[in-house]
Amino acid sequence: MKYDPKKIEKHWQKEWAKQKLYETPDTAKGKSNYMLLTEFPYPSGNLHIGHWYAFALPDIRARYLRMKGYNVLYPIGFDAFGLPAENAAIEREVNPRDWTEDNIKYMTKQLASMGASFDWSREVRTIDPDYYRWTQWMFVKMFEKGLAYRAKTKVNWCPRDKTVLANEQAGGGVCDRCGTQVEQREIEQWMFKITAYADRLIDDMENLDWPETTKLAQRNWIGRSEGARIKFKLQTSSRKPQAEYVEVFTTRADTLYGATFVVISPELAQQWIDVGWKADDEVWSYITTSLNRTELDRQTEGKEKTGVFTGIYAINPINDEKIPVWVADYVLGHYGTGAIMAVPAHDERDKEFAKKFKLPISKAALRDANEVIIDLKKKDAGNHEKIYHLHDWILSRQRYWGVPIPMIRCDDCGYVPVSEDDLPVKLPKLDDYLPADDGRSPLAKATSWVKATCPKCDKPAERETDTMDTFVDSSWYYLRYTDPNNGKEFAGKERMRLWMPVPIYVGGAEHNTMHLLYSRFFTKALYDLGYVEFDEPFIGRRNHGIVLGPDGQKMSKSRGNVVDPDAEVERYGADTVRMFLAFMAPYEQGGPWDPKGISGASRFLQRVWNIGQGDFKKSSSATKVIHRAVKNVGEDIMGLRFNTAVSELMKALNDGEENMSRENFEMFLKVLAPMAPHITEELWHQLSHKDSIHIQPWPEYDEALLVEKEVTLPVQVNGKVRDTIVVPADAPDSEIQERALKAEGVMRHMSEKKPKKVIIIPGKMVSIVV
RNA sequence: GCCCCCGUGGUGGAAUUGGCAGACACGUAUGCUUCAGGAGCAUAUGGCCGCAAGGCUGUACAGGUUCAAGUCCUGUCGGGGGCACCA
Repeated sequence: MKYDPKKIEKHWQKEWAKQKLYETPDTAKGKSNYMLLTEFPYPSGNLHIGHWYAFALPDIRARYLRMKGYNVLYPIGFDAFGLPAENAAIEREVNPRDWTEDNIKYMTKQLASMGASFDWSREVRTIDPDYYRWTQWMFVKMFEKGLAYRAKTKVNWCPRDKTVLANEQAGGGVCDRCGTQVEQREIEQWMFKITAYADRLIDDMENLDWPETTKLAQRNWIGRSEGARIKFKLQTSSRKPQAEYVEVFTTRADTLYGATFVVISPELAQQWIDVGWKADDEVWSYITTSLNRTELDRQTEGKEKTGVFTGIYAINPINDEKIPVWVADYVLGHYGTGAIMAVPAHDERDKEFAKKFKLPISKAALRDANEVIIDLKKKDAGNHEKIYHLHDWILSRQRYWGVPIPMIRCDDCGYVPVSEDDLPVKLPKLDDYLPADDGRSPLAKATSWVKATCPKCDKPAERETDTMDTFVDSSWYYLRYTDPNNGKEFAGKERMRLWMPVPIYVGGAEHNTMHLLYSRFFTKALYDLGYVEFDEPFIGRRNHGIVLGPDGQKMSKSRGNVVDPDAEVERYGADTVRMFLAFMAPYEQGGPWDPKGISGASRFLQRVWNIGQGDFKKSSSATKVIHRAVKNVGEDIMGLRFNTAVSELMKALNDGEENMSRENFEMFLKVLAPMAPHITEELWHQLSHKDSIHIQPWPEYDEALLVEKEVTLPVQVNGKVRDTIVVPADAPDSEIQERALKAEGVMRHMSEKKPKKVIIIPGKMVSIVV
């Protein structure tokens, strides 16, 4: 028979589906339960080679674990709400729902072509009302606990997508969906109080098996600083604000003696004006212009500092020195107290400012920070404090394609949550779902939907028309996988006990700060509310790399370097594509797709097929190399070292091909099965087996076979290898030394000299110093 | 500016964590095979010297520690990433 991947792959995919081979029972079966999680795709419309990298490779590990006796859940779903879908739909003039659902259908078909062992019976879609009912329910629970609240804030507004963006989604001042420069707007928004969890989000990472880079990214993002809050008394003057003190935050309380002036942010100055400060015209105009500038302006307009003296003086509590108070926009309103003590001797920015405005730069006499804080405490002028870069999570979006926020606004009662029985608040079907420029969600146009009665007082009221950020949807989907059809709870506790927390979560490094942080926050909030029994969702995390185009650049249509997985499957078969993706680079690194390189994987599988078609040998000389493969391939798969796992298989084939017994070959097939599930299943059945190779136990290797009876030891003379000797593995040092000194290459280089020292590292090498 | 990671053949990458650098593969060369090949097989393949045996050299660069360094330490250069007027 000829190897025809197209035929056998389709055949087995159908057969596995028919047998429900990968449907995972919710029982404690086998060694233990194990959910291998990968980020669920967004239904963009076409399976990308990146999807293969993200799903087909972890599938190798899922299959391996199953063969090792674990009850493995490898779930899949679609993160189907969101701006990209909506934008694409608008572009094509179709309804986002139709566009999304069509894409899901198509991608589901494509996903099947990978031969991945997903349990499709647990598919989760965030756009399904049975799913987002619980997204809404969680919002309500968090609202009730004060973890979701409404506040007016300066927000990132994308003028193109016409919606608010979280800080995380407006990195560098551009919308991460469409690349447009964001503007600052003051809007009342729904927020999640993620800052209340800042300390736990940092401290609880300690015991997680996550990449250090990810932990670091989260730590940086949360940005905890420990320091002191210090009160400077404002000196009496006719124009002083109502405030008696200005409070500053510093991480350098030890430099307090060197403070030569205080700088407040324009935002704080504004507040002072609000409480009756009569600033003069120059100050007034500085504040107004600064506040009208966007955050982006303030940050990108070079390092040239601007500012103006307020006319007010403050008293340094440590030495009663009288120092001037300035306003300057290099001090940020939203960080710390919105005011700083300037120590030009120790801070570059303060020095720059002092130089420009000819303020004194005294040499600071340093004192122990703790002592300073103790002193301040005595005077009631300051204490120890921690602050964070992290902001609360703005979750409202003025867009159509998302989960409606389940709140009702009543003129008398304010915002009241929709009662639990009335969930889900279904997203109404709208013909006109285009975003509006007035900052109101398209849902505002669904007038009959908007009308509601207040759950508290029964008076006519209005629904909230904003929808939720998609990151809310994806912050708890892993919980739903454990119990996807539960109509009474988001997931039953028993079910979660079986599968949670997730032992390993594989995904892209781009989620280091957002998705992973949000999911941890959700889990912790649910834990505090008593709905889950663990406060970290993902014990292990691994990032995978990115497959680049053959030119080494990120794949993109405009560059024309996109590798189409369907075309590769058509030409080589899914098994070959899987093998090559596994082989081409370390998984956590990724790299360029080499169109020629894939032929290596193709040749390998062809050779495997050929052995299956021939006669087996009686010889057992391949046994040793196969056993070595069993050991090494298993270990490599566990460590996600797929590239070296493939090379182990290739080595085993190279060494054992000529002398393969039937027994050896079957063992080899089992070890290859997780990577190339179709060809191995076909060959397995050609060997007259009736059940699937994928439910066979992973072979045991014989440790004794792997121990070499003889070892080849390199012998160094003065640090250079001059010869090798072959000795029994258990030879005593004396024998090794004797043999080493007699080796031809060694004698030649010792030229009659006596050895000064002979170092023998058992099983490794011999080193002779002359 | 601060923090983190990485520099190994023509290419992707191995290297049991301090113990024979270049496994495995791509590519290339030569030969065989085939009507043909974007096919298959065999051999070779870091560089330099040599017919060969063998020798020298070699993991960005310069030092250092060690019997032994791709691996550890110091400095330099180059590349990538994160945070960024964050007090």
